[in-house]
Amino acid sequence: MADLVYQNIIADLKKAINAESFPSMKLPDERTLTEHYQVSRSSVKRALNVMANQGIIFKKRGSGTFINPLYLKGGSFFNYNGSNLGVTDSFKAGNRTPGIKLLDFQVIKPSAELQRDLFLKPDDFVYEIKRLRLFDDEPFMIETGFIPIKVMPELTEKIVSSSIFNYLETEKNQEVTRAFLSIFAEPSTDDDQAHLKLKPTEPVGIMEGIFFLDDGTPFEFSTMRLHYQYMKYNTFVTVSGRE
Amino acid sequence: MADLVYQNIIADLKKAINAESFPSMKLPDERTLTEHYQVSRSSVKRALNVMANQGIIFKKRGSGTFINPLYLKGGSFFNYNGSNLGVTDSFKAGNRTPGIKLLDFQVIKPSAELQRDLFLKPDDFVYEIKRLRLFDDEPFMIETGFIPIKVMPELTEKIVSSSIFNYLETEKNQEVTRAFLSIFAEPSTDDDQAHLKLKPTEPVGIMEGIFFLDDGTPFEFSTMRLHYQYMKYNTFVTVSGRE
DNA sequence: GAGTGGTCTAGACCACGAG
DNA sequence: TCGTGGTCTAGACCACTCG
Repeated sequence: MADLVYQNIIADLKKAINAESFPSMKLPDERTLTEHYQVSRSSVKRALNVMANQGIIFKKRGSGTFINPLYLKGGSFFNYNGSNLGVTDSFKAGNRTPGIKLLDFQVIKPSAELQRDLFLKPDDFVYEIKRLRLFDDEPFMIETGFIPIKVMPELTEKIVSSSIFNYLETEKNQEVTRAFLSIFAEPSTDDDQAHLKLKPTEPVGIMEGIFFLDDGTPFEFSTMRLHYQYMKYNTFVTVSGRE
Repeated sequence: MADLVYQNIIADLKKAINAESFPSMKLPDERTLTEHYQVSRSSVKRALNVMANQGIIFKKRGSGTFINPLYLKGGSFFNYNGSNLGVTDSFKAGNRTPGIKLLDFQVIKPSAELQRDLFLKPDDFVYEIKRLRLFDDEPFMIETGFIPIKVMPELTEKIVSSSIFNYLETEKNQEVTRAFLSIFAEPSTDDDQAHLKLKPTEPVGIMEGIFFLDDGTPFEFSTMRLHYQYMKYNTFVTVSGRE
């Protein structure tokens, strides 16, 4: 594990919370934690802020810091572990092994819309990559991605036939760490029904967005059309305005 | 606005970014900003952290801090302003005025699942509130909410016929600031089709989750079934592990 | 090596909640 | 009034990137 002070505090507090070491559902106050861990109060606050943003605890000025009862008890529909971006990571439902079937792979001239979204110059070209994603030979998602040639000139059919994000990490030491995502639903098209084995009354869930590299370069615009039973997006939301 | 140092820095930097005062897409380094605003570096870092979490900027150790080109240019599908929780707030599409039609309002014994989710004791009862939400007399959502009697003993049909969140804020000075949300889609039921004027092939988008008060009390479990054309959930995602 | 963001400290003072 | 979390400061040292 990392050797960062605030990360260690988080790990320790999580362990204590899971061990139900705080029967009153109240954590020690920040100054006591400062004393206990022999660190500065800033580090304690940093750790607590991260945990509050993850929904593990609630802080209440004047009263103290309290454990989210649902984190401890485990809500019915909830198993939120923070966010994952890679598809291969996100949908690890069960022991099923993920597969990829390449449907289309070509170079095209991007639409004006795509040029805006990927921050392209007028004469930049992009790859179009259409892939079917499977679990144990069962298709669950049609993914269409657009990647500028200039950010990945070496892309080949071989790379595209497995996880591009993995390739980035292992071969180029770059990571996709952020994304704008838009989530919605639509009736299934004939194409959806054929690939995902859907009835005409069954819809697709759609996750669409722009993925960024560490340095902020827009890396890919992707549209994911999912069999509706496979799309479940869990999140913890905080109203804006707060840090 | 608030008189907080870091909030002022955020406001000022946003203004400067929108005015395209940084043609290189690079912000001044933190020490320069510290000097310019005559504040501590911690405050500058705090402001920049918030903006990075909102997807406005990217920070790169050893290189500098850069503006997200899409924040400036405006992506095609994107108009992300942070998160909103209240339904009346979230769906302010256009100038259409929101309406509420009460479908059902009663007190019931919660299921075991609901007891877990709202952290209830075995003999606690809950309100069940089923409402149709409209824009200019056009229904777009069926909302079923469960609120423990003990957190809102004074609930009446009158309150329930308009925004409960507004009532909380104005009358009880409490705010719903956080929620666990789960987002998915399903084929529409006969009931959905009747209320939302959907064809049998058209689906509903579903947003379901637990809403919390400031102090961490689970306040409501709500299931929102939306006309699919009205559900569009925009978000900025960061991989977990980072602060 | 110079410049940049990341982590951490030690301490001051403020704002809110409860008794 | 007192205990709690919130904001802010001033400065040290580390880790990464790039010329």
